[in-house]
Amino acid sequence: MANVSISTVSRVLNNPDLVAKDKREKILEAIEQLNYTPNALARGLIHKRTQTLGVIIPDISNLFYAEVIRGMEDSAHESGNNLIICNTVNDQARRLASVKVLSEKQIDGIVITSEPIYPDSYELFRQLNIPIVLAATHSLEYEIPSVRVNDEQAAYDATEYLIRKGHKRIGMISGSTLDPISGLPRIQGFMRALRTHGLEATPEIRIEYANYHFEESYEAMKKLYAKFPELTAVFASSDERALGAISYLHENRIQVPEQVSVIGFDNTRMAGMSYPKLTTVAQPLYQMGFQAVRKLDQLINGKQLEELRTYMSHWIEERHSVRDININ
Amino acid sequence: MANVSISTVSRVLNNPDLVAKDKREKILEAIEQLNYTPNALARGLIHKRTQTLGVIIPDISNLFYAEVIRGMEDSAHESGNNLIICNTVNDQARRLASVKVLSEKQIDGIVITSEPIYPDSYELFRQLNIPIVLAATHSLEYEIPSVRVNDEQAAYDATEYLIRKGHKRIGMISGSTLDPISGLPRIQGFMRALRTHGLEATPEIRIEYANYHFEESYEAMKKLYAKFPELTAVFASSDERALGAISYLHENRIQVPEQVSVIGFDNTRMAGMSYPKLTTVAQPLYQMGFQAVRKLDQLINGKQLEELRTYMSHWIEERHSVRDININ
DNA sequence: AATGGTCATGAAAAGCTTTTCATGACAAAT
DNA sequence: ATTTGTCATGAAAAGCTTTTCATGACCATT
Repeated sequence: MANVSISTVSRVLNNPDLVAKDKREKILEAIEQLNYTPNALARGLIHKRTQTLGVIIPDISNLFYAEVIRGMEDSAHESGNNLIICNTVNDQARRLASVKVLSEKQIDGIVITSEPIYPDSYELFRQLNIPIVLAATHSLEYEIPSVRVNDEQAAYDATEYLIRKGHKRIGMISGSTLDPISGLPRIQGFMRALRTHGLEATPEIRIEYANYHFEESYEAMKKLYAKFPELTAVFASSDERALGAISYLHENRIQVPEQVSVIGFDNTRMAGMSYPKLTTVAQPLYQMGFQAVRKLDQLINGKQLEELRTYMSHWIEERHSVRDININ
Repeated sequence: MANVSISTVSRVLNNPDLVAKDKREKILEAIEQLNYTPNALARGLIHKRTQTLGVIIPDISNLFYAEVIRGMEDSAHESGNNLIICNTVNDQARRLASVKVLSEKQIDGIVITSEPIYPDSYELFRQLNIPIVLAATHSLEYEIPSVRVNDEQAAYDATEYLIRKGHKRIGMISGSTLDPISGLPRIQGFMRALRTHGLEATPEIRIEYANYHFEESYEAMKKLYAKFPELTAVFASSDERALGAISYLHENRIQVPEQVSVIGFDNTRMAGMSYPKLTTVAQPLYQMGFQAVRKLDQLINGKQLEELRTYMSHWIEERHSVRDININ
């Protein structure tokens, strides 16, 4: 339509100053008229780059991940990428299948959240030769970049916070010791804080539920309270667990925080909406997502990473669910 | 490596029975050995199909959308598709840009959530000639398939529910009348229920906040209570609004539901975690997402849609935030 | 024995772009 | 006037598949 070759059109799109002004304008006009848009598949085929990243996530409907993804999405937008999100329902087979599909679609890299990296996963990454970054998880065995919080220390800090508020009989609703990512480290941090401050850590003070859902956490609090009724504070290893615990306490007319204090973990948006508002260990969820994608982008572009394993700082977000026993 | 032509390899992958058994096995072995995976870009280029769908969403970190996306993701998985998710932060320019990028990436279709369809959007869809489905929104002007709930009726039902529980002085925390999707219809339903049951609807009984966030809703409740202190029940037009309202009431020692009842809207997972647990108008969020993607898939595959505009049924999820005044 | 048909396979085009290389025009410099 | 260099442009290959068409081998039928 503009009486030029395909090459020239391509140049107008990628290097406009290489083509004479009159032709350029004619071409631009034709593009407008014909409603032409370049085909990213063909481009990807040549450049071996699709400007698309994959995200493997266990459960998008979980507020925790929702906020992490938000950060990822913003970061991706900033670096001109799109995100394909694969919900894997905590199923290793589905996870591997997703990685394979993403790789076939020639995405430029993948960020994997929350899961420990098993040898079969690593083997697959190696085979596919695809850049990987871990968010809210890490791997000590393999050299994979990661962005997360120091869970052991965070749990330590949460427990110490309760101790500083005068609590001596502290219970914990924890994840599974078999979960090396957000289960075990938090338990270890809890134990260490107790030990450091000369408090006894008998088996009665902790209840373990792999499932972090509200209803199970309600049950967990019930059982914990039954076997450890003298407790004055509870460290729940996620906000949802804390809310389940609070729900049980409310229903049994146990005042929070007057009678029992509760501290959570994560600082999802829910934490600010409960009654009483939840004091919790805050993770920079948005930032973790943001940084993970940024790191992936650097990795893809062959830039030197500042650090392989990034540990972002956590803090205690003080609200109204913990009472200072020293004061009154 | 297997001493065969490219065509034969292709056949093994797509039509295995067209190739002789011995060669087939040799090829399969070579594929294994070489770690070969087909390139979806090249495939997409030929078939004009990428098995990838786009999702335009205003805010992924919002629990409402998180659950809708979960349904979309499951549905996509079922039909062999992946989802590219674009967070648009409620910015029309960014929205249009996202649609353009998705189209360049040759995705097979897009589902758009929650936004009204403006003429410029529609014009773009037409130009790009791309299948579109609307989720949690619809368009009366244009012939675009949609999946949503009847908001006017749902609001009517919520209000009538309160009336049946004996409430006569009912306030509302609403969205903006300028929002034709989830703002105005809910207000209209509220008004209609009042009218139908012979209750007066003065301007004092409603407070309007375009922003649905918790903090603003706290403020909204404060103002509503100030100008309408006789109210015995509040219809909050989202769960987050309801939680903000409850927070204000709690802090001012107004018992929920003993003194003031609150009903929400959406039935996000938060609703079951608050204290008291929130009675709310439930939307089938997961199902809406699921059906929207299913509909898009049908549209793409040229199947006849059962209906252009699907209205899914809502219901009242009874929990503990509404008191029946008739009883005591 | 000759013809027709089936079947497995390979060659090549097409899908859409980018990029390299070649070409020819023109200006400038000797 | 001739050479050198610059610049705009086009042709063609490459990226990786799928699919159509052609080919040749082999079997079966008359």
